[in-house]
Amino acid sequence: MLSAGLPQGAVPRLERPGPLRDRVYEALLELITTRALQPGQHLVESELAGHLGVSRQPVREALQRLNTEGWVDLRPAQGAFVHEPTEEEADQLLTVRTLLEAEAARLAAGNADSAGIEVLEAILAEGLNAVDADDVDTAVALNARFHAKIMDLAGNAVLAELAAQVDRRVRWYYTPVARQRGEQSWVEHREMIAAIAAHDEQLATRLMREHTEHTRRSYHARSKS
Amino acid sequence: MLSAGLPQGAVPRLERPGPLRDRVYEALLELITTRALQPGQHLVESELAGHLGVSRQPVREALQRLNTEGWVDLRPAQGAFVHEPTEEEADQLLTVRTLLEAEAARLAAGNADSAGIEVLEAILAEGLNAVDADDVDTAVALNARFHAKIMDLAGNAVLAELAAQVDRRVRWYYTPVARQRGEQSWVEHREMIAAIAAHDEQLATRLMREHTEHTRRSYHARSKS
DNA sequence: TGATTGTCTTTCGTCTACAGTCTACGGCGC
DNA sequence: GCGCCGTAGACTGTAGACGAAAGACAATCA
Repeated sequence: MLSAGLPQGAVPRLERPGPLRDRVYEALLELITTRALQPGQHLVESELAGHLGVSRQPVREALQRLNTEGWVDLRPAQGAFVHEPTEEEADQLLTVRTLLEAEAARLAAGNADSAGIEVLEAILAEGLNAVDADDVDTAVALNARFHAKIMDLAGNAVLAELAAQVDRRVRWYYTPVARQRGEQSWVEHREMIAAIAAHDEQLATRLMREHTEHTRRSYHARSKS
Repeated sequence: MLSAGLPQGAVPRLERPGPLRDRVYEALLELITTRALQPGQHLVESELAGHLGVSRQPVREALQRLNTEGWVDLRPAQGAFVHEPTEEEADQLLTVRTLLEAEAARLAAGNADSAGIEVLEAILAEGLNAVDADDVDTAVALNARFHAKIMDLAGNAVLAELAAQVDRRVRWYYTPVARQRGEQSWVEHREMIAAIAAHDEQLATRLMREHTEHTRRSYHARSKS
């Protein structure tokens, strides 16, 4: 028996580079979300290819994918341009996010077991620590993990995939704004955990809806300044 | 002035072939949804390319897009395989569809003007005719148009795009089943128009939820036979 | 002076070719 | 006879090259 002769996870599955297109995709997504590539900017394939040290082909495939996910606009015979978010679109995205997250909360309240609750509480504790320490980046990351875990508990893969897409784009628009709404957010998270633990679907839905609506309002409040 | 010297719509904007990848995409989607390519089947790039009379490149890009939209699974270094739908996934898709459509109905009830209502009623009339004439294909197409119009009236482009994706996949799973649930569906549509015309958001939401839940149940009832 | 047209550059869209990897099959040893 | 290894085939992943369309700019003519 092979497994007996090896320590548990000693075989790291031989880190293979993986398809280039995926790495290019991730690299570009990183560049876009960090605003290194600004909205409206023209992305020249050969430039990107040269810059990343690959040929144009993987770049094209990555751009294709970014296009279908709404990150770039692919104008025929003209090239790729970083998508320019509008106020209206941001609002629509936040609306859809509210919808998806609220449903996830409802399903999670129906499905969650004690193990899941414990994970949520662990994230909550870390989140509160991060806020206390003014570690904004960690707090933001933990916020994402919190919502992702609720998605996980909801047990609907299709819903999770849609929400993940929407969420990343929301965060793109929203990140410059989110840095302020720290502590209040985690207080709301705490209530939500209680509702889920109590299997109170209605309450969990309502709390999540209010929670995401808060972020929506704070987005609008900010954008007017 | 140029426009004066030419009849109104005499310039058909020179129907350009459009990017090959898009046409390949549509061709493949057609082949998949019509079951000409069966779930699980291995799609060989060079074969498809030869069959469609293009090179591998556009085929690859089309497969990329189909992959991100969930139609094919792209296994690294192995190729593309038509996605195999599972019972669980179909159920999740139908759940999400219910969610999205219900929200659309709510928004439509808030936004709809008399022009929109008229369009809905026109589609309804055509739909009832098609059902009377046992023209199932037309009825199915009109059903799609009905839901699309409600999406349109909802005025949320993000929601519409997500729903369109989900809807096509739902229809893929569901089409073999849907051929029976003809008349009842249009009766429900009629009630929904009334609710939207009355700007009754709650009722419209509830009706749409029940409506899509009906199709979900009929899917399950069928799948057990 | 203004519009129009011709040319030129840039960039995309597509094709062909080559290298890497996975799968299947046949031979070899036990 | 059974299992392992090596080899061959097929397919994907990537690179490089060519043709074509779109936009910019300057020259020409009314």
